[in-house]
Amino acid sequence: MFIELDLQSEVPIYTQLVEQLLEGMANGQLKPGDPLPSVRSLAADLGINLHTVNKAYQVLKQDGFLQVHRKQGVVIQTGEMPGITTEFQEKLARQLKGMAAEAAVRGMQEIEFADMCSAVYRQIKEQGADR
Amino acid sequence: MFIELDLQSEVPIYTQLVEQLLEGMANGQLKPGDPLPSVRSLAADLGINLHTVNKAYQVLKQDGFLQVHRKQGVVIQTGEMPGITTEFQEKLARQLKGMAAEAAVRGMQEIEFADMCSAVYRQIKEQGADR
Amino acid sequence: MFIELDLQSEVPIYTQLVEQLLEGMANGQLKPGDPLPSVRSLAADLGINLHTVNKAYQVLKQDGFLQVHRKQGVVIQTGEMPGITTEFQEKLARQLKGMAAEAAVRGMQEIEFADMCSAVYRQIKEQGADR
Amino acid sequence: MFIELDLQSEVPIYTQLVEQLLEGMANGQLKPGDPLPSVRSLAADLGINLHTVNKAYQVLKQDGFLQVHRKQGVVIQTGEMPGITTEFQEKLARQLKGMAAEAAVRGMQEIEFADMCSAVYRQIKEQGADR
DNA sequence: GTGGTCTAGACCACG
DNA sequence: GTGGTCTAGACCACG
Repeated sequence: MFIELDLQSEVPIYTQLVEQLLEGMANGQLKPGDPLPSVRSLAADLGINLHTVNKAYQVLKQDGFLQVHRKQGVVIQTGEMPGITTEFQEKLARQLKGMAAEAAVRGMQEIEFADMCSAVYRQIKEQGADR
Repeated sequence: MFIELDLQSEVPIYTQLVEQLLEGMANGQLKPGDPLPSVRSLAADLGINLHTVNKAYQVLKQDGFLQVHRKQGVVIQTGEMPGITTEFQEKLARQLKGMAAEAAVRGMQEIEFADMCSAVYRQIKEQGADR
Repeated sequence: MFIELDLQSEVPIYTQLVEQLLEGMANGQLKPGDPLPSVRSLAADLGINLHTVNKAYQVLKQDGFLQVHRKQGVVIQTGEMPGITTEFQEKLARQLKGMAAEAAVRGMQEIEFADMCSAVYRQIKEQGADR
Repeated sequence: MFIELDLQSEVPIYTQLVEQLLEGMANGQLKPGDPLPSVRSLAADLGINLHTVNKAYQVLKQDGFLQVHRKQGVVIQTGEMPGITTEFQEKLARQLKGMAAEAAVRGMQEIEFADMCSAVYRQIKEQGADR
């Protein structure tokens, strides 16, 4: 699985990592039980700080996407994956709001906005189809 | 126009302000040429520092949503509003990506995701319909 | 003589006025002894504050481009026009510096920069030729 | 690299900083990828507030001359430097206009004006030649 | 340690 | 009165 970080981005590196791991889970490259590299090795591979990788793992573990096995190390959640909680929907709505507002002001119609959202979703799902 | 800030939020105050002003423009409560309160008075109203208001205004000015008129102070852009630039589309796609990925992993289907995006968009537009 | 002000510009209105009056003198639309409108009437014409017009006139008078006659009001300098003083050259060099630096960083060659300067100069002179 | 500020000047300190950093880039003292001092250390060195330094950096970042790297701090743009955009040409023409007008009124000929522009440009470039 | 954000307070040019 | 600039000081997320 490719992980690409933009060190110039204003998005924190650990957030970029979280998002890309979620994308991997979304498109099937990462399946329940799949092991993730150790904090140390991933940090070395990506050329970033240990703490940064650790923080990303912690965030994902906190939300229930990862679990830490004594022996196998960090693996993708084998039990029940987190579902569409109210909390998540609220977070989603909150984040979408700002984007929808700017889109609307810029003249993007509702259907265009929805299409773009669909397209982005589909793209993520399909990234893994050919691998 | 109501502006509601969450001072405890991890979202910077000036960003919240930017978003709410954009919502106002999206739903018609703020129209081209409409004057905005001075940084001082808005800051006083909201109970925040004038620099924070100023930063929000600067961001919106920078992107072309506001203009600073030497006689009328800060007003909503009277000329051409910023359109759907490539730059904007890229920013939108980038931001949607992380959200779409988490939504997918949590089991939200493409259509549900798109519907949610539509709903948020519509809600913003309709907020202003009855005023 | 046309005077066009940009109230959205970050350049102070009085400065814009000063510059346009200087352009008028440069291209011959305003000749030594020519009367300028009274502060009051010019302010009314341009829809700006009395103080603003007054400040522009003061600046030009201060530098010797205008003189104030008891009877005829404000007129273009009939005596010796200010020349190329060391002070002026220093001001010019100081202002050119920032522009030349940015031009150079953006890849504009010396000759292109000089050509652009020439072109602007010529354009000012020629504006008045056909009137 | 020497940075000299005139705290008495009517030119804002952050503008002076911007111009001198651009000069450094123009004459080769600052090359792509070169790190800049942190806002704190430069502010301390120059005896000014860190916000003032920050503003200068923000302006240069906004225009694409600097980038903020999450690991290496602020560095000179490593990608493509901003080119001679229409926007820049317009800004340049606008600023030159006022200076050319006054120069013309003071009796400076077109060629003298262009020579002066050339000289200033050359001087900036050559400042770095011997280092 | 670094940039980003926020506050409080001040002065000034402009109009 | 208004925005622009500047200072001093503080906290925080990030790495």
